Amino acid sequence: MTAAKHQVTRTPGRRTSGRAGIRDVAAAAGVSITTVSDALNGKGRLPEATRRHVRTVADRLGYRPSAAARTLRTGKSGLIGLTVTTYGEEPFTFTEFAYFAEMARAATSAALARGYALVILPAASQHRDFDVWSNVALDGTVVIDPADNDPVVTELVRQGIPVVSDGRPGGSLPVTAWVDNDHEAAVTGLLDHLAAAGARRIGLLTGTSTDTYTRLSTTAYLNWCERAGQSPVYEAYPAHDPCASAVAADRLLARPDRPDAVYGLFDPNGTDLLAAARRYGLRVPDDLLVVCCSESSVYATTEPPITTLSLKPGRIGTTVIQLLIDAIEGTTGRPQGEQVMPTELIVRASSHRPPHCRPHATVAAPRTPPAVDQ
Amino acid sequence: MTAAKHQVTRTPGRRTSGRAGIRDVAAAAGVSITTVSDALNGKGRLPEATRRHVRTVADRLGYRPSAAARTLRTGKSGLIGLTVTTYGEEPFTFTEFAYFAEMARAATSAALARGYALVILPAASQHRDFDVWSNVALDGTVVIDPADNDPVVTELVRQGIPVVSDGRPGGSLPVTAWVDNDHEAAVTGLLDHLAAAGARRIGLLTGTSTDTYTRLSTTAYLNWCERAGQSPVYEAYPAHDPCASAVAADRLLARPDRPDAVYGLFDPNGTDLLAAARRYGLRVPDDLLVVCCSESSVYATTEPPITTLSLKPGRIGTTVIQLLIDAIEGTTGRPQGEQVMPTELIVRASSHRPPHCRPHATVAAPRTPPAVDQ
DNA sequence: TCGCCATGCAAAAACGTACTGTCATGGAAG
DNA sequence: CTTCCATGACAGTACGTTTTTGCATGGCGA
Repeated sequence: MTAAKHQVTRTPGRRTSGRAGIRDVAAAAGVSITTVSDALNGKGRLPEATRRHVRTVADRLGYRPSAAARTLRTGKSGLIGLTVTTYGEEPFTFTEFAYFAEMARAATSAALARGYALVILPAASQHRDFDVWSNVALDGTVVIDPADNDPVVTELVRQGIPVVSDGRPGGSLPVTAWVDNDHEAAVTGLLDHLAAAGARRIGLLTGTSTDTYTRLSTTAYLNWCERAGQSPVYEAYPAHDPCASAVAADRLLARPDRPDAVYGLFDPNGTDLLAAARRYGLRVPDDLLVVCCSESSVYATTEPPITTLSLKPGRIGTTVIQLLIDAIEGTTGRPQGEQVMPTELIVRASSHRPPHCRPHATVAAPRTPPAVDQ
Repeated sequence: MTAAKHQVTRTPGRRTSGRAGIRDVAAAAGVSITTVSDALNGKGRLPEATRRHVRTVADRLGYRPSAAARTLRTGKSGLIGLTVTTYGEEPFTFTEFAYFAEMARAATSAALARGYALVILPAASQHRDFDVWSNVALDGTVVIDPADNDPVVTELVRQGIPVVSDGRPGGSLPVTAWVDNDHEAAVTGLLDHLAAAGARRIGLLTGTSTDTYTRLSTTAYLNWCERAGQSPVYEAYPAHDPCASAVAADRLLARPDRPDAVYGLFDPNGTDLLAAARRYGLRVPDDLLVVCCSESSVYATTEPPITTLSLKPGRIGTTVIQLLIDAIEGTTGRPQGEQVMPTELIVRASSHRPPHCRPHATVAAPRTPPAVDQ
């Protein structure tokens, strides 16, 4: 068996393995490897006849270029990482669920349109996670709501891999670019809307975690209260706990200084506030105005329909990807590093104190399609 | 400049490029490349001292193995494709949204736990799509609800790449394995439940498309009707159109042979049926029983809460990944090719004709956490 | 002294592609 | 007849690993 190794040096090992390689195509077409490569990639100077011939032969052999080899050679993999925060064993939290899903959908779409694919990767919590990170060659990465000093981000940037974050990075995290909503403006506008609808004391359902979204929104609320001369009234709860929302909503409405309007920062707050209001015999919107931040279309058909603040995750996803791919391909000289996106307040019956008519009389508005982004 | 190419044959081109390679580590540690590889991968026979030394040097140089090179050499990329159906420009349809999100979440989690990452890829509709498929090296692929003769699946199987589908494959699609719910049993059980609750004429909201889920569920309904001696009464609508659900719900309740119970096959049917019932002055559950197939937790807090059929997408995602990775790693001799998973009927007030008490009196059940799968 | 095994390490062969630089050819221009 | 250039094709090498094969070395029993 040791004797067999002295094959001819060229035409190595005649690998009988499954797939056809570029060599096989070259042999079958009677041309060189270079010619095959050029013909298939539209490079080099070849007469159209040769191109066609090579392509025909390649098709006949069912030739598929090896992505691994191409990546090794060119240094580009066509893969973009998408980091999701993990809570314990599970990727992403329940409150961000709809937001994340929509954002990922748009990002996937935008990436595919430019020839890239998305790889879902965990924010490094365990040590295991680093393994999987270094087992995949990435051209760039999208990080959703990065922790203040995410080790993965630091490492990636050190390696020269572009990183774009969804959410303003805290600390001095050196991301290539970031995209975020104008949370202050959103909350301020929303509270103004409630005040204009007659709210005298606006409450807040917020989270106990310290991510950028929660922090910015809460301080915007506090600032607004100060300007408006209203004493803040809010309940904070662990947003990643799916059961806690209902309890917090209940607590808020049970307070002696019960608010006459509530803004909930997280998706389930709307239905939970509605349920809590029913338990306390409060009519919405007559006794209590309700608004929550959500991407879910169910709030269009609840009884009553609930006003929501949409962060437009679709637009964010698209923008993040564009920024990232621009950075990867280096087309534009240093793409704009920061991008602030507007939000949208979808006003429905729950934040609209009707002049005289009973809420039951209002016909539910026809369902609007869930805004195919842009 | 042509003279420069005659470098020493060994110690090639002394690439000054960014990252440190295994060669650099070997040089810095004063050992051979082989030794570095063995030390880092825990193979070979090396004294612990050498191992530590190499690891230290590698760390100091910030060495990261090249995923591309490793993949090229070993033939394993650690990547699993996840195919989503695209409608026009957008990946996945709205009706499957929650299902898909939950299934993808669980799949991601399960894959990561075994050291794999998921790559989101489009079902090939355009020709562009093929490009991105062949630009990424996959160890296996998960296909959600594959079309009867998906060209991508055929091609992958031809290349010897394992493919596991979520949803029984139609036609003679040669998948490695598949996982699906027992849709017949689910629908039958659900209809029995409604009948037991007093329903005399059960209606169905179904889709116009011909995917496996819609087809199996609808025929199960028709069969049940035949057995029960009830004439079927249903409305079909294009399920991927987010506006059509409300219209179809309206049509169904406007029929002369109006049903006294309705099962909706798709997620938004619940709220839309509720809204339609309000428009017609029908009380739920007194005048109309409502059940829909949904993964959304909002139905726990609607007024009234709606009974849902959960397909347990989390479990499905986990199972699909396990099957796929088993096939990839070939540990078990031919893993079981077909797996039928149970569904779960979450009974709430909407399908429960109360004996005497008014629905308003029923206290909403405490919110159950959205079943952290398994 | 010889043979043998275990140990520690290294050389070199792939893996499949993309390029860079080079050569051969033949016709046109001088 | 020579010179030159455009054209068409290719040889060879690098990309950064993993893995197989195999060489030394030294200890040990016979």
